[in-house]
Amino acid sequence: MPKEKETASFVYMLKCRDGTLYTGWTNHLARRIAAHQSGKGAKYTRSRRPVELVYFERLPDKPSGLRREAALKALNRTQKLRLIAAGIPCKNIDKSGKSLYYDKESKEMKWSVFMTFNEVRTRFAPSPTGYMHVGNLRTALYAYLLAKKENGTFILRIEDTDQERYVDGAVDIIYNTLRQTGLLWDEGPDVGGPAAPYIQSERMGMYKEYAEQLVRSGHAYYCFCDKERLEEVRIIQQASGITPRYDGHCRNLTPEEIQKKLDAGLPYVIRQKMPSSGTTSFDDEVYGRVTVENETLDDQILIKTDGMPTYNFANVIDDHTMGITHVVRGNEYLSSAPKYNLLYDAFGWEKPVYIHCAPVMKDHTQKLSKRNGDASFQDLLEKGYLTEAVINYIALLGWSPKGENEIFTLPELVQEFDISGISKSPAIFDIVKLRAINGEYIRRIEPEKFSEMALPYIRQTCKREDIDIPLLCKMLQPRTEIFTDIPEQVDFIDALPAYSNELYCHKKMKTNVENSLVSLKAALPALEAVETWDLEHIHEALFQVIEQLGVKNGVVLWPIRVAVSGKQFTPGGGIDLCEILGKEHTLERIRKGIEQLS
RNA sequence: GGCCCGUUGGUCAAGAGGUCAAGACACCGCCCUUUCACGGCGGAAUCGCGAGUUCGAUUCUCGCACGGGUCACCA
Repeated sequence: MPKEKETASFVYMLKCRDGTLYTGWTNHLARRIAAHQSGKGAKYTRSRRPVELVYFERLPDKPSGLRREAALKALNRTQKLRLIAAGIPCKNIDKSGKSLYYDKESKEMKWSVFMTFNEVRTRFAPSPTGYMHVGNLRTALYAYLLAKKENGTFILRIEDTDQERYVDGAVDIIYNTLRQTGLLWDEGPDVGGPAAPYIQSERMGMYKEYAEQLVRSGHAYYCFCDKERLEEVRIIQQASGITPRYDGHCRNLTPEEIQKKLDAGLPYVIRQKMPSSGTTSFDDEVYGRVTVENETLDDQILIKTDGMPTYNFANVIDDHTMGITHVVRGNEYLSSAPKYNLLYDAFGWEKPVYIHCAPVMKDHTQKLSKRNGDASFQDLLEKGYLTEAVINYIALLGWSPKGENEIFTLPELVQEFDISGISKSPAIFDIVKLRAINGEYIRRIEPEKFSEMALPYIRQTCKREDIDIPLLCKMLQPRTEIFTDIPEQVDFIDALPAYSNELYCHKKMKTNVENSLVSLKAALPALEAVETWDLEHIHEALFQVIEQLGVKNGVVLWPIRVAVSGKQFTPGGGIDLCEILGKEHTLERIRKGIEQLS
């Protein structure tokens, strides 16, 4: 077969004089090697003149467009470890194990994503649907933490092949959310990287060749069944209570039949050929060993009639070509993971480590979702939650730290994170706990910073300019769980709300309408006499009143709080409120209280 | 329906054959405080059900129940 000679190809690795390694691919091995050995290869400087052929392998298939795979094969982990162990310094391999290769198209050296020694590469691969929901963000977070914990690489890939679901501006939401939360990606559509492009729609050309490689190796086949036939088959199966799946009609077509149909221009898909017996198992980091019967696996479509890959196929190819070592995703993929693994095996690729996460739930039976109108990350921020608090909380949803502390900043999470802490069962999103954590974060903010952040919320209901904002904030800070609580807390400052005399009656303070009136009447002149209106002097004046009347503190101070604020719960005690309001307003409100009680 | 997965208090959860079954939020009580909050102290859970293995099971096995996922030329 003369044709085969032309298409046969080889990968090789050469050790150069200076100890560096050069990896290449060729279909004219003899010629290339001769060039290398004579040192006349144009690409080589003298010091890099190859001195030894370290590795070479003949590939069964034409690797056109598969340069990276060919090279990957040459540079598999074992091989590289062996070389590194032998102390060969590799100029074209960086510390993390990525190597330089010559890209024929751009005619320049590029960094590959060759399997690395121990680098962890994770990815977050969202669809731009315009909504970053909490479960998604958690997946991104876990992928990020896992990579960063191991000093690895976190990659962002946009899976935008579903034109129907595409939403304008959705990619920006993804960028913004990740940036805002600090989940910064090392490789991605905007920053580029060795496995570019990182937008799935821009990678469309590469999938079909991979599928055809599988056809040649017997792991996939052409299927010419049209949708009508498939529909009929499905109906019959359903009617007879059989699990609907492809019936294998085209599975065993002869090469002649296939060629004939191809020549006739019949539309076709490429399906994965599943083993008909046996089982497939894999070890999930969260769920442990998962085993499925191969006969329950459908011969899924890899390449659609339009030549485009299905998600399932594109995903495997992308993950592999991007060198992903750890796949973090929702457990809805748990049952399709064996199919993915069969693909990895068919290609002879190293399988990634899987981390399947249970979903984040709204309640016991429903997932958190856009459809249910549940809060997205953006919604939570609008409701006044801090991004750090949200990140902290969602990290805790389905993951538990080793120690007893639960409050972690992102860098601390990186330290603390461990796959073994991820739980198998779904977690219900608890807004009450988020509030509590948010409060915790608010209390930790520097007072100046808190004032700055709280001011817009204060101003929603409190417009008075003569208010001592730092003082008010000092009272507000320990009482604020989320910023949106603030407007209601301070709305009494501008205008005294109408209140009922019931408020004066406090069991524990032993106050009632009668003694409140007495207290206010006694307090009024005392306060009028205060020259310097600050906490100390007001305190002094009021405690003199208390002494004169011979009552407990609360009997005087509680009525003052009520008169001055008209509220049951306030951001401070009576004296604090007087100070905040200022002398004039305080006296006016106390007079009003006396009037109302009389 | 087939297959896969899950099930510890109201919620998140630790626990990996022998524990008084951690901790956090929420809840209740007390202390502190002029209220609320903050802070401090304390209270309440026999681990879905039924068998089995074992001297002993929340932990292992098997059934059952309940819940979820998945079975597309969607991603």
